[in-house]
Amino acid sequence: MPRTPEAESFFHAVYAAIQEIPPGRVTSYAHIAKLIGTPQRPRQVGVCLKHLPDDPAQRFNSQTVPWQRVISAKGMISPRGHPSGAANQATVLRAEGVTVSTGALGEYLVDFGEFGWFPRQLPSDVEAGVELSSEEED
DNA sequence: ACCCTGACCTGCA
DNA sequence: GTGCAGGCCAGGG
Repeated sequence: MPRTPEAESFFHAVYAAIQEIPPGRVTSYAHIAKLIGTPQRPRQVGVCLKHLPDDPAQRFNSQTVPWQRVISAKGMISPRGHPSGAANQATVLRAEGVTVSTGALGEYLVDFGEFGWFPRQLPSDVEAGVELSSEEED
């Protein structure tokens, strides 16, 4: 539970953005951060997910926010110090059609090329000179 | 291609 | 009031 109004609105924005990720797709912490206009704090996105309540009475909870669709920019499911958590996340993702492969060390990996959700070209990407791939253009 | 590092900002002890 | 640690990322060896 956020204690300051700023933190509260930040949490709200993060959860709302995550709710826009379509089923069967995944994106990164950094992308969520960019979407809500704070590209310099992907770590805080992780903090929000860590504090996502299970209580159904809360507006945002683990039932209404698809927390499983947020992974690291490397395409890896964050162990977050608790390996079984990643395993659980992999199971939930597979249940909605995402192919999750396992690395040699038991890491869980998702191919962004196939399941990544990057809906629009962000201002920061334009500034950095990033171009849309030809197959993404309408 | 890999590992290591600095930076980022908050939450918690 | 301070310090440390964290569900990360991008860049440099």
